[in-house]
Amino acid sequence: MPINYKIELNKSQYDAVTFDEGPSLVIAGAGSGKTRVLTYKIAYLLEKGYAPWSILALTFTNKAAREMKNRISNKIGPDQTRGLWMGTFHSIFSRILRIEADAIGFSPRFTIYDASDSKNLVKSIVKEMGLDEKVYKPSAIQNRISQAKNRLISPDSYAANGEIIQADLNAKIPATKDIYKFYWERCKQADALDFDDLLFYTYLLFEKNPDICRKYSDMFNYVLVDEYQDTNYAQHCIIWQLTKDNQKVCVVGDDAQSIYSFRGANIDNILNFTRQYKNARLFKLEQNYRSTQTIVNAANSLIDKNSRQIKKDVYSEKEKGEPLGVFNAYSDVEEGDIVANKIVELHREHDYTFNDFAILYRTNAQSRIFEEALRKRTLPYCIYGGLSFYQRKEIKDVISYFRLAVNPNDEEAFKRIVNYPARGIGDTTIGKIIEAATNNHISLWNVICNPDANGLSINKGTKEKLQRFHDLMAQFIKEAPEKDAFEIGQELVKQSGIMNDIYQDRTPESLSRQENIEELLNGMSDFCSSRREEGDEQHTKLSDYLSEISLLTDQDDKKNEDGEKITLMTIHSAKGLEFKTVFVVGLEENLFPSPMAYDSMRQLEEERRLFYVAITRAEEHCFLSFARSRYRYGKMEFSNPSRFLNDIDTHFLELPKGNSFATRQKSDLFDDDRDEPYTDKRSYSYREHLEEERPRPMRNWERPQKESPQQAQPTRPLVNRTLKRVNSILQRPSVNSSPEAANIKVGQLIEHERFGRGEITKVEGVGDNCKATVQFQNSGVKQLLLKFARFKIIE
DNA sequence: CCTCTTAAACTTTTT
DNA sequence: GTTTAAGAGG
Repeated sequence: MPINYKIELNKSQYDAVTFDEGPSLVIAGAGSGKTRVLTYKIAYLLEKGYAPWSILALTFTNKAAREMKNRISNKIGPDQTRGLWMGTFHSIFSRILRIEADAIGFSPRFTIYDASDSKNLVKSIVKEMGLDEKVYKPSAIQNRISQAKNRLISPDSYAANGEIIQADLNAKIPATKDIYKFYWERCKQADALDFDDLLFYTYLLFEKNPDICRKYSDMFNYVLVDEYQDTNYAQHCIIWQLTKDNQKVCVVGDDAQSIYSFRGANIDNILNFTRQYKNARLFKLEQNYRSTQTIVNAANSLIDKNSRQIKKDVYSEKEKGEPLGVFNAYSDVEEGDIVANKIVELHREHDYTFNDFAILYRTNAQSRIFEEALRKRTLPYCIYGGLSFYQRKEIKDVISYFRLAVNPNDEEAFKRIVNYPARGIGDTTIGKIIEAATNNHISLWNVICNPDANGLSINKGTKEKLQRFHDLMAQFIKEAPEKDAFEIGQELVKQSGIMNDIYQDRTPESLSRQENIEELLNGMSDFCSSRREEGDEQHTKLSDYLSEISLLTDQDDKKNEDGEKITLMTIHSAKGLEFKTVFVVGLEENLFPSPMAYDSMRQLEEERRLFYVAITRAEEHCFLSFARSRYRYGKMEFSNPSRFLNDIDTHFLELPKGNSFATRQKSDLFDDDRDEPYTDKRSYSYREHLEEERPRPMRNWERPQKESPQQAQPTRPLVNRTLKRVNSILQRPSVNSSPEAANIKVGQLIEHERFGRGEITKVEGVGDNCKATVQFQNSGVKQLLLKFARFKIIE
């Protein structure tokens, strides 16, 4: 069924979607259907005859890419979307870099260093150079390097840039340029790229190889960029490299939601887009379909206080709605209680599920208080952010083995596992290996391949231990390209001694580590069978697995764990999401805005935009809260309400009880608690509020669950948590096809092991190549190779 | 070279 | 309050 764009889109959305004459900039106000425009535009281009592989769509998160792909599949069928280049900048570019690895002097199996790998490398370089870690703080240095890379400044141009050198001199860190140079060389030696390199090297690849650049700019007939306000200079330049000739580019974003400058994002990219692309058409989406008028107006009145922005007039035609509630809490704990009680109240009075609630904060550290408040009331919740599955110690250890097996030159992986589990190879030995490696310009692995030739002076016992480690890894390095990822993974966990190490004791921590490792292996097994089902038998190797997971983040993990849960996350991670009711908490000076932003207007405006993003996540209710005191670093501190509260027009606020609207100026509404004992009044009325809750009969989700308090159990969205299939990692799950596969027919309902229920919409091919297209209830449309698919026919 | 105990540093936000 | 670094003792 063809899409009727005229009916399904409003006027400005329609114009933006159907314009494909040249470059275009879509300024999409909050909730104005930005994703909708992108989705329809891609569908439109496909229907118009663009080949899927000629469209490049860049998003900010993997999740956004996945969702968009699903939506397009659902609209025009999975055949049309197969081959679309859709993903994050980092994942798309790493794909290109692996293909073109030769041209940049890396192998196609290069490692991607995550933030902690980079930091560790900086740290060891600082140490080796004999610099003081207190002065050359690894995270600060890494940040400088990262900023340089985002601005396409190589180590040489860094050293040659007078301004930068002067700045480093003033900051008393003149050796930064040398650290950067060493860092660069060490990454190259290790066959590793960090996050910023994925962009920088892509730029260099295109810049130094016009033929390769041409290959891609010719292939991509249309480039679309989501969240353009959050792109940095490097990303901007790469887009330009790809589109300067054919000018087929559409960028979508909202300057009012630019919140990533700390990561190098440059708001000028979007502000100056029409200057860079001379004939760019500008489309503005101004109707907000998400929030009530009051919420939209409140947000507008706030963002109005910023000076640099593209003029736009966001409006809502939904109901007027209630004013934004403001809560003044005595302490951080009371803030938690107030929010939790309000959730109970709203949940009772409205037809809301717990999924309709979100608590948004500035820093991850604030989550704790709310966790406790919710747990006390046995309300179900889910915290996003913080440590992701792949960042856990035991998982990083196992993954380091995988990394070394795929890329033996990987320095960070090497250092991490050479002595884990303990093999008697200590810091002294590692230091010597690094020294030998640096002297000979080879990797750590190459040193231990041939210790004598590389002047490694160690005693016999240590040498033997190194040899044993070498032999163990050499075997896996050899097998990695041959066997599939799950097979190798299992073997590695066993033979490395990790399993012995972890399965020895029965402490709860060690038990949880066991579970995590089993989960990782389950995930690998899933990965392999899922690739097979999709008919991609070749790409089930360890290297494929690693490149798939190395760019996953917590945000991308399977979110829809069963059950309704209140969402707790930072405002940054809430970008792009929406909830019926939103609590923006911790609106205090020295917290939000962050004290780090105090020294410049620019940064304060970014904090204000962050607040804007928070408010505009709300559809029906929005509450703002602050606490008069809170614990920080274990010490109690007093705080004042955030200046941002004064930036919202009071018409749209419902101020805390005890304040008199008429007699007080807005500016001191939040700012005065000396002359009036109204804090007492407030805490009294709060107690009253609790009192009236008690006699009411409890609902089932409130009832204390003695035996299984699962409901209130903190759950983090873990990847691949779906399966209980493999109880022991020793047992390989069978990948046999279901016997029923032969009789499959269009219209049948099936239940798939991973994707759940779905209906067969198409069957094609014969025998081993027989493929079915299935419309799943929750997982979208998938094409499955019946030979491998695991499912049951229901009817 | 390993491990246990104690001290300090720490918090923005994340691909 | 939590996590990570450094130091002492085995």
